[in-house]
Amino acid sequence: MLPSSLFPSTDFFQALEGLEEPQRSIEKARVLRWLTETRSAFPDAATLTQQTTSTQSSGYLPALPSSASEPAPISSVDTTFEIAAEASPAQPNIGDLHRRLKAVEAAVVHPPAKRRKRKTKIQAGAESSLLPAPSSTFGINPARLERHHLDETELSIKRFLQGQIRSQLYAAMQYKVGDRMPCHGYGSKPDDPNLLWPDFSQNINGPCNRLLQMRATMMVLEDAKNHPENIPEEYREKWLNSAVLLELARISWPHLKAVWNSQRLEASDGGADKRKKASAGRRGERRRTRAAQMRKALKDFCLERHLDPLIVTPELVHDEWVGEEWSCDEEDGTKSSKWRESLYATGKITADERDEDDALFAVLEIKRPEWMDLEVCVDLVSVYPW
DNA sequence: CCATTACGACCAAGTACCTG
DNA sequence: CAGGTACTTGGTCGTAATGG
Repeated sequence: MLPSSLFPSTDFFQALEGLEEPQRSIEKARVLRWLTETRSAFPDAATLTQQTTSTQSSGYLPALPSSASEPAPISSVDTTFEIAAEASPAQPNIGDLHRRLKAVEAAVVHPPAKRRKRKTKIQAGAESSLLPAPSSTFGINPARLERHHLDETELSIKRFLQGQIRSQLYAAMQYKVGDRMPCHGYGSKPDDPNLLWPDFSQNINGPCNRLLQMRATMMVLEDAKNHPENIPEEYREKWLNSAVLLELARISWPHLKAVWNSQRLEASDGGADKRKKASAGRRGERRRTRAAQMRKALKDFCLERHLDPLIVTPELVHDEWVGEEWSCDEEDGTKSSKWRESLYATGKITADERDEDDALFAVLEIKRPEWMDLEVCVDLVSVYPW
């Protein structure tokens, strides 16, 4: 099995090995062209080996400013993204290309260090409260950092790039939200060399899957070259490189697979599971909405009575305490005439509604624990009259 | 150790409904 | 009917648990 985060181009060439011709040649040509045109993400071999032996991270290779590393033997090697963008579309420098390919080979010889062990929740929490801006994240692929290690700007950069990667993954397999998720071995793939399909029978590291991730990475880098203004200049070096983007592609991967899995499940169980989840989702959202409304109302309540809403609100309102609104029809997927009869008896619905045969109708029954009974609440209010 | 799964939370876009 | 609000839904992410 492949290690999780080899240097991306290494991954790419390994992925290529698993391919049939002519796809292999086509993709190889594509990446070679990319190597000659994109200079952002390929440190030279010296930096590479130095990094792989010293860093404890996931194989991410930060594009060090050339001033910070060794005096760059050849300045073009370490060029940053912006320089690449303004570089003249000169002929590809063969020597340069050769050197970068050597870096790729070096990465095979010196695979990156193992990933750091994940912290427990408690450790993470303690750390984040004690260390506001840990400088120790240097050298770690920013795509792998947890949220509290990123500031607002970087979070939005990550969101943006994640979206870009996602669209490129979708584009490469010609998938749209709502479509059937393609997969090798299911249906016949059109004979289009630009079309890449995932193979969910393999894991995230399967050759086709790697290839897809690499394609998305390249396309985003390509796009960034044409639209550098999308990322603030001071963040480009850190975020716009193949290691980060490939990691983002890997982060999106489980979702693709989830779409695939749920589509298959839906086909096999007739959508029962989907309905059940949808129902739970609706109840949850209803509950959150109710709770949010209560909080909103409490704000005014507190203002009128000179109470601190920051203290009072969390004490009085909790999503879990709101109770649930159920509709018998929608929650179990079957229409219950008994339930309708009882609703009719209480005057909640008309006789027509009771006998209505169409799918769902929107009468909800509020379920809540006994202590939430209105009379209990009224008593409480009389005991604690604010 | 790492990949995968499961699940809750959040968000944004879409839709339904209400009101002036 | 426009504009606003409530509600639904789908997509994504973070992370704990699970499994190989």
